[in-house]
Amino acid sequence: MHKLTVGVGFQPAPYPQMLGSCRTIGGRLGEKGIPLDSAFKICFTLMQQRKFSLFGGKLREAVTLSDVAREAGVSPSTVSRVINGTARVKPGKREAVLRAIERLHYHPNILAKGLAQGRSLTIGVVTQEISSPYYGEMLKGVEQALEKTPYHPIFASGHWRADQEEAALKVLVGRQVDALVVMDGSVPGELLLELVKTMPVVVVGRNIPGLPCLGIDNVQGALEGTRHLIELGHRRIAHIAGPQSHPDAIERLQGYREALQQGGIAFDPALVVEGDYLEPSGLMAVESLLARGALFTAIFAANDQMAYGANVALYRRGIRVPQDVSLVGFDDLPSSSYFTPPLTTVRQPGLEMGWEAARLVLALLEGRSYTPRNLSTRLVVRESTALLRSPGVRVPHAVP
Amino acid sequence: MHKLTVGVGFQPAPYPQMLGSCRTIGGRLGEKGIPLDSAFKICFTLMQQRKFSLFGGKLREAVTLSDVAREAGVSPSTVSRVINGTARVKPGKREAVLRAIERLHYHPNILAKGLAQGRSLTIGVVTQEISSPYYGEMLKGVEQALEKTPYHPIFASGHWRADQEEAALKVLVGRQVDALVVMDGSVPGELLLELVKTMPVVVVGRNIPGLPCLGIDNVQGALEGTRHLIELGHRRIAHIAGPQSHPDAIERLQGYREALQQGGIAFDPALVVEGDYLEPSGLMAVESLLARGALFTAIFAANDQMAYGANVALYRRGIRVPQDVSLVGFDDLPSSSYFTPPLTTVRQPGLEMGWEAARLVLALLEGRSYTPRNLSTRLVVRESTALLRSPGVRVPHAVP
DNA sequence: AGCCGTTTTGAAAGCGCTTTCATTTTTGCA
DNA sequence: TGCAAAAATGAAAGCGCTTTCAAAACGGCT
Repeated sequence: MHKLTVGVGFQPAPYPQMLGSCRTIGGRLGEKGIPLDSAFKICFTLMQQRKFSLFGGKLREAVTLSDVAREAGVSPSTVSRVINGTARVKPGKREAVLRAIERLHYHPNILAKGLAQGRSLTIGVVTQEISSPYYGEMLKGVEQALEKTPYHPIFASGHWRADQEEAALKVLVGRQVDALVVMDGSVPGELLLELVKTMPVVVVGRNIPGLPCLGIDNVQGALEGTRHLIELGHRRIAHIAGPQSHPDAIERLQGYREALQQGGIAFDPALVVEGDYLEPSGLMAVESLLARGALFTAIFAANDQMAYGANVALYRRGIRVPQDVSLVGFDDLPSSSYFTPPLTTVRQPGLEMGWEAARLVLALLEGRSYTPRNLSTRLVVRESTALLRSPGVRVPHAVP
Repeated sequence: MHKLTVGVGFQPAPYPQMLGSCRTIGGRLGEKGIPLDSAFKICFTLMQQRKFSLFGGKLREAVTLSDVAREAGVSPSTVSRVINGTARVKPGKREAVLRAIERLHYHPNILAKGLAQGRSLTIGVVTQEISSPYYGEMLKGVEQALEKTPYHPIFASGHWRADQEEAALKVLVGRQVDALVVMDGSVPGELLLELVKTMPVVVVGRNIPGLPCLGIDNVQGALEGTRHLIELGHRRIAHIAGPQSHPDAIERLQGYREALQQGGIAFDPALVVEGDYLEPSGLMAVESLLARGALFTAIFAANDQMAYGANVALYRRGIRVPQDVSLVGFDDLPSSSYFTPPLTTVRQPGLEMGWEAARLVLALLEGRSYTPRNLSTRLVVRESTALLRSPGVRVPHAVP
């Protein structure tokens, strides 16, 4: 075991700009005659571990708080105090510290800070699918709310499966998040109740007794959406339901039924098809309705994505929306107002929900209390719904 | 300054379940007669700092690696070795350690690990807008690729503005990410070249000499999209361009022009309108084309979202797609196949791009080399394009 | 039994920052 | 001018983990 000096001067593929900026560094190696590429590996590993960084063209050690302290001629404690404003520091020294920070391009190591303070300044967010436009809006809300705070969100997806959701939670907790925001999902409430003993947990879109929950009234929303159709004269209204394993889907179905009841319309199970909240299932739902000869003049879908799918199915058959069949969605995704025809839908304020959830979490973290704004659904009437043309007349589409 | 004992037994708003699980703990306080709520705050703060956690109904210290070591009757080093598999450990002790971990419900503190190892096991991803369906796909790809690895992505958005993008980069670097994936954007290349001296950086959707880039051929894609229209007999093809500050938008415009040239069609600047990649701008673009009496039988939009907007504008005017005007987009967002009419578009493999970017980053982190799969665009012909009905005839829509 | 080369282990020194506690300096006032 | 109180500072002990280095245990020989 000797201390050897490794000269690095070659150029590995993806790092052409490294050429010329590496210089001879000391490394501990097991033997002489190290092949060049392993020498590079050592160099690279050191860099990665932040033992060194290439800066201004030459290799130097990463700058730490003590470096700043030395440079400014004060103790590390003082530097810490200046940075965090946790105690008064004489203006003179403060200036010196700030100048040193500037000069050395110092950036605090947030991991070290986290370790010392026992918190990570990170908030875990569990969504079902990060690429879904619905969660996209919520995440954007979270991101915005956290923007000016020292906290940063980190995401993990549950893919609408309780086990994966649980895994996502585990990952986030393992990453030492300071708090959790759980969006929808079907993970057992007990698990969350267990978690909340350790850190603040806010639930969005579900109601779990004992936890701060932020939800909309799905029953009411679905009721309004369906009522809108009834008011337009529709009586045979199909419902494309969400997966009945999800509470919100159940509630929306319930709202649909209540509206029917209020409108004096008998509930017909044959007009309800269960989907999975994704576009294809909306398409399939309409196909299956048509296939079994169901008669309807309007569709209320439990979310916009399924409404999109339904619309395609209708389009394929030459059934026009809204002239022949009216269509109502739920969510009001950003793209729904640019759908053709622009979709009438029950607006769910995704962005605001994300925002409020984040604000609430922040408040809990700081021990403040916070009453989130009321988040209610709102019917947005666009162009996918129309008065029933000839009330009482049978649906205008042929059954195959 | 006395050591006092604080009894906590009341119930602050959002934590009903805390009632009964708090018990008397020791805390250091400045004075006697502490009001109950500040007592709670202390308790809460301690919990947050993981000094304690409520577990099994009673307060206990958070379990650390040394606890496991003690429980298993070995040294911390050995526990570490068992957990990380970094060295051989006698089967007997290994078992003991594993049992102790099990028994104590031990979870390693990833922050401490990160600090000690000089890395965070975190990969920073800069997108333009987290809620955009296009980035959603890429993020999903990144998430998937990182799933079985110890790494986890963290996101920050640049909102299509160089300054915010730079801020996003700063945030991520400040969070000690081990590597960066930068998606599109317009942050100066030099900044990234500076960053790559510190950590691996992979760029998606842009080409910056000196950096590993993962991009598609925008020129070729746009060329194919436009050519498709030409092959259908269209000669007056409008283009809704992306923001010309973005390289990809420029390239797509170029592809459009090349296709025209190859088709022997003169380029008409009056048929090009610049948008901002969002739906409203697509709508505006068509409005403005119509307003100034431009004649066209087809539209090639630089992305799907603008195509959506264009489609609405056409729909409003009673101009039918594809009977009156053909429409081609770019991206192939998940929702485009459920658009009405299903959108013909140039597919950009968002998910794969995210995936490959993440794989590449992993390879760089591990010092391996990796050649990403070739990511090319592909024209997806759906139902928004059709043969020009009466070639040579003027556009079928009235100019207001 | 004694010796040597492996394997296994544990002690201890960090990683970069915070925070307590004691010490030094400054200030206000007699 | 001197003294007590207040303000400012620094030394040092962690935070929970890794990793080096040296010591201990082991196994196979002679």
